[in-house]
Amino acid sequence: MLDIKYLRQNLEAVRRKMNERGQNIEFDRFIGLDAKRRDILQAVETLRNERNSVSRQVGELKKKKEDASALIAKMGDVSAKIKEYDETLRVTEEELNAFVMIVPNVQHESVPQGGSSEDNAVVRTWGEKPSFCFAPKQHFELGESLNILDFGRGAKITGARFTLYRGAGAQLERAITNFMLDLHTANHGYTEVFTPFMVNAESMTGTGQLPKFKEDLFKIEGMDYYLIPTAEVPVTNIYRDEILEEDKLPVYLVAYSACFRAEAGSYGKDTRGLIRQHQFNKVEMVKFSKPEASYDELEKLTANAEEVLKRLGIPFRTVCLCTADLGFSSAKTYDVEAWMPGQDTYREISSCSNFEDFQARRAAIRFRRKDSGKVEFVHTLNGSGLAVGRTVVAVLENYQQADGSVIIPEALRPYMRGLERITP
RNA sequence: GGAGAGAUGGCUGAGUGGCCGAAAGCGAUCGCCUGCUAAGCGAUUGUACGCCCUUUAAAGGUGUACCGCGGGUUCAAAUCCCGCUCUCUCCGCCA
Repeated sequence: MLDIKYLRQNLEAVRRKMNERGQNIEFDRFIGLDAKRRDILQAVETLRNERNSVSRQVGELKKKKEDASALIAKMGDVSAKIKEYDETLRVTEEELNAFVMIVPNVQHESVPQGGSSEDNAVVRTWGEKPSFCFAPKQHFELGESLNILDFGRGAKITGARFTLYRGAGAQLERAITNFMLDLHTANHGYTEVFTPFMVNAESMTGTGQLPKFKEDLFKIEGMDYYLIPTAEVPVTNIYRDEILEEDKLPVYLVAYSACFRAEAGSYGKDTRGLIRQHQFNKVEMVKFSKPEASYDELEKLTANAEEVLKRLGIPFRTVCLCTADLGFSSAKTYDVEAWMPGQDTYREISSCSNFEDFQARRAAIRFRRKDSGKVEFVHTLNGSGLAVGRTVVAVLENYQQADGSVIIPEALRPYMRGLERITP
């Protein structure tokens, strides 16, 4: 959510930024609502002031046992008027709020302009793509022939986009999760947290999933609870409605969670395999930072995600998302894309974003400056570190052998009870 | 699921209709005092949204709202009434 005052005072600049993002926002409606709100607010506050002072007089008169009925009669009208204004104010604020809640964040000046993901800027590439003396297979072929991924039974148990892991496959998923959590906690300074996988509507609104992206979420029937699409939601909301002390910042948190996404509108995309599931596992890094440090923190966060792939020996490239590809809440995002030989392409495996104060304002996450005592919004950041299922895909495809077996990267072997190779 | 108790500022905790944005204590900040430490003395110490002033900043002035959340009664609600949420205790059930 953008600051209403900022929006009012920088309307033309924001309008330009939104045009760059391909967003057509009715700012004229905003101006009208904002002006209306302030008019009503002033009127109703004047009336309240009157009521407060007259009520005080009534109290004094009654204490002196004098007659106050004239004043009381007069205030009946005033109270009725206040009630009327209050209702108009409520409706106006609701509309205004609904408006600002669906305006995306303003992108950072370093974000490239573009019309599609084609215009994302590659900022670096790492690693050497493996060469094969045979045609490399896709992960779902490998997974099925190794009997470690069972898509048919996943579909039977639940439906499309759900997968059953088995044996070394299940173990690999767990190994990757633990490897990543250990790396971020032991070497990158994060504190591990474990959160609920269901959250309420306030939490979803705080991080920006609601109200605009309701159709992407699974909702629990008969309750105001939603399945989390990412641990970003519960972890960022840890400090919702709180004021942190400056010397606590930055806060680094990392969490494993299952993630649930309805994937509405992605019919026909990545229908085979683990790439796009309704349920998947992810290790998520979340940071709460002072505003002046947040872009340095974004670089470090992205490097933390890349480090996972370096240790696994999986080639990747990092791209800076262009205006067309940038998410609703983000001011700047780097995607880390792992090389997938079976698909002969790079696929997103981590997305690292700086939300600046966009989420913090929605969720009221603030901190107090030590020297001035002033309260400010923190900047929030998060990044996958990494998507576990897609890391399984990357391991299977990059480490596949001519005989159909898959070598386990050395970094994972301690987590696989020493297993060096998955064979049929 | 049943019965009961509770929710007040950074924390503890008082407050059953007007003098309450809220006592007292703790904590914190600033100042004074003390040879140092400790103690002592004094002052300050919530958030949000308007308006005025000002360079659309800061500071200042002023108003309004907020005592779990949402309604209601009343000239007036932290206080009375209704609904909800959460916490605690006991019983039942349960991994």
